[in-house]
Amino acid sequence: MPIRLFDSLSRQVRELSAAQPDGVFRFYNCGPTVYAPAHIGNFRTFVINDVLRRMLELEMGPGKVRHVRNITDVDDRTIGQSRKEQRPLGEITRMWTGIFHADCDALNCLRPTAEPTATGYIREQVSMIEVLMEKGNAYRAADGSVYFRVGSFPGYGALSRVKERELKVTNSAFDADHKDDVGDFALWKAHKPDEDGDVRWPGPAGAAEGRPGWHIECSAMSRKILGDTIDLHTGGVDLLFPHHENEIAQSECCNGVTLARHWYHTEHLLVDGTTMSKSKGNYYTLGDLVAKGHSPVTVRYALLAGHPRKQLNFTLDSLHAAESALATLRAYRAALRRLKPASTGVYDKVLDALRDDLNTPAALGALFTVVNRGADGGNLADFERVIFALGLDLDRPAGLPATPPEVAILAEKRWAARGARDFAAADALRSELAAAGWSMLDGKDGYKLEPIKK
RNA sequence: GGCGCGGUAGCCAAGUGGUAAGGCCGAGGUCUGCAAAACCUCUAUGCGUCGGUUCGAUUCCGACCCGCGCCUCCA
Repeated sequence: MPIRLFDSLSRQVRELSAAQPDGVFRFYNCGPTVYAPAHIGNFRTFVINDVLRRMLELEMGPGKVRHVRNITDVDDRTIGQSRKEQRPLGEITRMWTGIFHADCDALNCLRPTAEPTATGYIREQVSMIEVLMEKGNAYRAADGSVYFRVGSFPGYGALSRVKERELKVTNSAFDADHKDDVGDFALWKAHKPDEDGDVRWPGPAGAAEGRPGWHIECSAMSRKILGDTIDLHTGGVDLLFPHHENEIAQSECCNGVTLARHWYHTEHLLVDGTTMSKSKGNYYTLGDLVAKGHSPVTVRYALLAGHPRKQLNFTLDSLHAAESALATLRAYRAALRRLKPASTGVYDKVLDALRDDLNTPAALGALFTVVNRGADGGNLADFERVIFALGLDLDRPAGLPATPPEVAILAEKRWAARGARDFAAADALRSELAAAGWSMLDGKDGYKLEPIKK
């Protein structure tokens, strides 16, 4: 059964396939801008794309998937952050790239096969802009910037249906720039000393020194690493317009062929029913959630609990649900390990759900339907395969914070009291531990301490 | 204003023209000094409202109500 996925351009669910004779699937996923920690909404997209990557590998073989995810390391926000902190741009972006990687690893996302940076591909971007200028799709503005002339590309708007909408244009952006038409967008931005500091590169022939516009990096890197036509291009819904629309325009005008055979966009994560924003106090990073005592696997599970093409309302409560569900899966696996494998194919519906437009909630539902039948009908190898596809690392320690010494002392005292069958003292100590925010789980040969979740 | 998405049990969330997966919570039970864990059982005559099509609609069509997102550098 092939993998079927909704295609944002044709607006229907279509089979995924590799077009090139080498059978390699070429997959480009728009990555993060590295100027601050990514938030869990960003990670919804990366986690979903990771499940997709895993499914593709299971289906086509690990060597048959080329997965590119870029790092945007030069744009208004990265430069802004660098100036705010009075530190070199590269230092800022390197730091946040490192943190992004750590978060991805914690969430058990496989590393992409290539992770190009915008600053690493300036030459490719410049030469692409030069081609567009030669072909008449781009023009130099008065200040030395280069803009893409949207009117020169008849296909503009096919992805986002931008032609059918009336742009609610304030004209502020238009007035501030030097472009011929409001719809035109920057390919190259002339250097502005008061805003850009020392961030600048030699521009395309005939243009000023400066830096690339946002959209061109993906076009250039995708082309350089994967070729003129790729099999799949993905990102969050917010990238549909203008980012992906503009990428199509640039790439197709430059290369003369279709940019991507398939487009896929994940919907937004909402928190407490609305968009995340720092002012609303509902803005979470992975680190925020870990600090509240939740493990990254739990977060990953919660991010998989909703259909990727539907807005998912994330709440702290959903993490508690996820944690309980994961505990059941861990117990089930432990039971499977003690049993002889039974029939194979019992989890097929889980993978089928994932093949069917990446329906992660249906997959989880199908998983638990099997789990609820009991471990003695299960098959460990098959179960592990399904867990791999979902990327749920059931072994990963919960990342518990270190036990404070005073808590450890209380626990030791209680364990001793319990051993001496002084249950009154043991219960009193349990209360003290609870007051300190810790719960003590008695086992046969020892105990475990866990912070009580906030 | 334009474009798009959604409203399913206390919460989260799949799904189908033929009578509602699953998770959490809750209740009961087994086990256990207590607690927890684990395991077992139970929990929507109902799928925003009103019409229509149909033998039959939560699922198709229409209207309406409500919520959310995007509309130029936000995954």
